[in-house]
Amino acid sequence: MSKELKNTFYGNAQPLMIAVDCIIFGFDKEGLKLLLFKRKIDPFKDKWSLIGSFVDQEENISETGHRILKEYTGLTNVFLEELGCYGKQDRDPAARVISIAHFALIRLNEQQLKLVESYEAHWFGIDEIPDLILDHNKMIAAALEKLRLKARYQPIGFELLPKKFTIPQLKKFYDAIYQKKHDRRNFRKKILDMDILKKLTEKDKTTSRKGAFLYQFDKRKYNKLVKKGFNFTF
Amino acid sequence: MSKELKNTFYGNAQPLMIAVDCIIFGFDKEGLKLLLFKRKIDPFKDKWSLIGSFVDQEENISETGHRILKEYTGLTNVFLEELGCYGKQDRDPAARVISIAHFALIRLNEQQLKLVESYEAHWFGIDEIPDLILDHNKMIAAALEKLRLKARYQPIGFELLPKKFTIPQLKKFYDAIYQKKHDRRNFRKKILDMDILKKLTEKDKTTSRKGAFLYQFDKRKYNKLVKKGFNFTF
DNA sequence: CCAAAAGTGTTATCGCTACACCCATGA
DNA sequence: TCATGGGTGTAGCGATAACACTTTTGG
Repeated sequence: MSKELKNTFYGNAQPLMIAVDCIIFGFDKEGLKLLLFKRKIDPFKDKWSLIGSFVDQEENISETGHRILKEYTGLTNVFLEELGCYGKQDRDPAARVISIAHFALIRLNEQQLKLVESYEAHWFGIDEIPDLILDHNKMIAAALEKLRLKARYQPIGFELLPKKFTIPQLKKFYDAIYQKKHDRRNFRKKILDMDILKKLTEKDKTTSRKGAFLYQFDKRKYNKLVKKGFNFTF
Repeated sequence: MSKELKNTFYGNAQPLMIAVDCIIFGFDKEGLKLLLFKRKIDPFKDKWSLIGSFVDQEENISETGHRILKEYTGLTNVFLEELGCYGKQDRDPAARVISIAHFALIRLNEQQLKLVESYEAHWFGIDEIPDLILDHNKMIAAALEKLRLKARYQPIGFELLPKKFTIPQLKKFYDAIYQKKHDRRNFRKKILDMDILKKLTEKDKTTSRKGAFLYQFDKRKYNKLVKKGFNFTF
């Protein structure tokens, strides 16, 4: 259908600006982290902020999210999910902008940590998030809430942990999400009973003398489990 | 801040049309239902569709939803929640329109059922939804999924059932949501054990000779339970 | 008096929680 | 040899699921 014809149908509608803001979670030995940026434009120039971009005419919403992630982290194929729409009329004093917040989960490594500095960005621990512009703190609170909820019925550790990880590492992740120390034995049993982990012969010796066995998710078994339906209740 | 000043900040952004579409659930003796409308404008005039509206410049997103509900059902203070953003570039052949889908839960009564006819609308049983325009069938599938999820940790029966209802009615609601017949005894026990229902002395005799006792939600006790956190696992 | 829905209790099983000791290793 | 984190098993409790008979009353 031609652009000219298109425009005839909804002639009375008022177009609005629409943006995507990304809540980018990462995880490493120190715990759960969040990537924040020094804002480059007015208003609120140089304040801490989530990273975002306006949605282009020719772009699907999720493409906007992936474009942002590619640009600022260099990563493609990132786990990215819609969080919700932030559309209060007065949320941005500079203009009526509707933001579709998305959250992303990425694996942290040294390369990542360095790359990010070129953008005046910083990985903040989840308990040390500063005051952000607009409603960005609210978005983050909602993202954490959703992460918790999601973790109940989907092993999202997949996305945040390295490909090979130890059970104590996995436990640390859930401890961080739920802000609660889980029992080592019960945690291990429950996870292993799910039968979605493959034990490797290698050990990770970076955190103890004895070393902890590395595991991998077994995608096939995991998918079967998801279909069947299950719920974590950590 | 003046309009003129506002417009200077984000000059390069391309505004888009943004709409709210409402998935309106109702529940009565026959089961879970969905309100659909014959579309009044081209393209797809006279096809079945969700009801929606463009978001006005001066309006919060949720206000758009409530405005729609008020106009087409006469109801205010309706349970309305964001479902998600449907923003594929080509979802509407007539123009680039981004839709923020919302779902609403309303109590059905005879008055409701009549009111709606004036808009060429119809309450469809949840198993007899016709083919709808655009991505509306997808939205409905997602809404049902979310309704199920939500029902696990919130007694949403509140919103859909009449103020006074019987246990068999409540069971019917959960049967409908989960498309599964629950065991009468277990269901009753579980619900009553939650201690959020107040038994009345009246009976509803419309569905049986013996009649079933009517109950009401006890808001106070319910709120306490929500705070403490719980999960239904029907 | 009978059809049709409402109401009630028990038992077996499963999953969760709590809890304490041994193991492997590098320094 | 010892300090540190990794690894293991069990018993008790509470929640869930399976299951069948009695009650009420309008027609």
